[in-house]
Amino acid sequence: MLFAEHGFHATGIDRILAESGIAKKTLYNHFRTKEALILEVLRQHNTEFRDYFVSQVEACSEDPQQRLLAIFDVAEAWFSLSDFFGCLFINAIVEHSEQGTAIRDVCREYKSLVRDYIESLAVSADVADPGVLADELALLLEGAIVTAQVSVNPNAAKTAKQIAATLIAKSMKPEN
Amino acid sequence: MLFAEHGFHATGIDRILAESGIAKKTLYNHFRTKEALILEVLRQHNTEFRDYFVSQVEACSEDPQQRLLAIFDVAEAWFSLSDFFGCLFINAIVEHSEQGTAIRDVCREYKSLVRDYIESLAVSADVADPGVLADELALLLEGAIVTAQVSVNPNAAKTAKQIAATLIAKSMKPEN
DNA sequence: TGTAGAGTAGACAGATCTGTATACTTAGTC
DNA sequence: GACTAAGTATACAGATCTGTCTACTCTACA
Repeated sequence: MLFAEHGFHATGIDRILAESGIAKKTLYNHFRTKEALILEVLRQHNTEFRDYFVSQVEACSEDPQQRLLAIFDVAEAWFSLSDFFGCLFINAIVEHSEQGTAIRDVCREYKSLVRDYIESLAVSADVADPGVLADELALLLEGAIVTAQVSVNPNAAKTAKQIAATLIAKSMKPEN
Repeated sequence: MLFAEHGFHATGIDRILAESGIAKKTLYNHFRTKEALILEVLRQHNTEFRDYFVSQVEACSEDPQQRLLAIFDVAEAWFSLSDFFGCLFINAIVEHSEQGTAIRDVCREYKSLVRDYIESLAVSADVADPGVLADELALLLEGAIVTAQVSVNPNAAKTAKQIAATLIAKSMKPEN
């Protein structure tokens, strides 16, 4: 994806047209502006990437606790892709810092849905405080993504997984 | 800073000139290209921001272990600034994804020096494995920065600090 | 077969961006 | 006081960007 690889501002309409083989008129028939196109790309990516990520996690294990850890295995595989350029939503936020725009809203919605998914796993795993653990693991995931992006090293996922294991163990309800 | 607030590509030379009151000729006498200017800004920020951050941390406590935690208090204060736009180096990496550029090198150097500072604190705190703890806390810090940037909520620092406390306690050398 | 709808190809307008060149001004030094 | 170095102001070249417009083509269907 051009926006992921080169950034939003650095990717011109003409390049998108050349790469996709679509005529300019056609593109502007579907999207009023470049920003509308970006917004639609993010909306699509919001559902598609979460679907992909969740299905990968679920494929790893049936056990909710194991699934919480599997998040970081899936992340490691993602970081190892040759076309890994960080999280598209983080990148979009970085390039669109103005508050209250539709683009930022989509990004925040995505992050919120990811956190909620983690919380749902935490609930299934019957941990003491699923909300807190979800905040913690979501933050770990962000940290792993950025660390992998900056250092070009998928090992960040392993570090995050190790921390996650500690936090999960700590948050298991004490046996009665 | 214009680059932090609006991004690197979105900030034109003319705007920099208008804001700084400097003539275009003068700027291009000092910097061959816009990219050279960006590079110098990042180099300056590399030392200045670390100096600021470290001095804030050291001011919090004399105790190395407390200083490890203070990192996240300082981060929280940083996130709360009205002109907080995330980490300039993360933002620069996002906008300059091409490998092997000087800009990326400065960003990676900064991140590496931050990690090394954390490791030096960990060594002073006499933890079992300072290198591992440094990787962990550095990752937590990245996660907190990005979470605060996306959600516009400084609470991410508190979450990270809580995790850090757990990790530090866990990594203290067992008493003989 | 003829027509409508949607696509392609690409010229074009107008703005904006980087970087250069020209002409003038200011400050410091011999 | 004259010369030099460096700054200001600004016009300009040339590229590039978004978005519009025109003219042509293809395809589906009545």
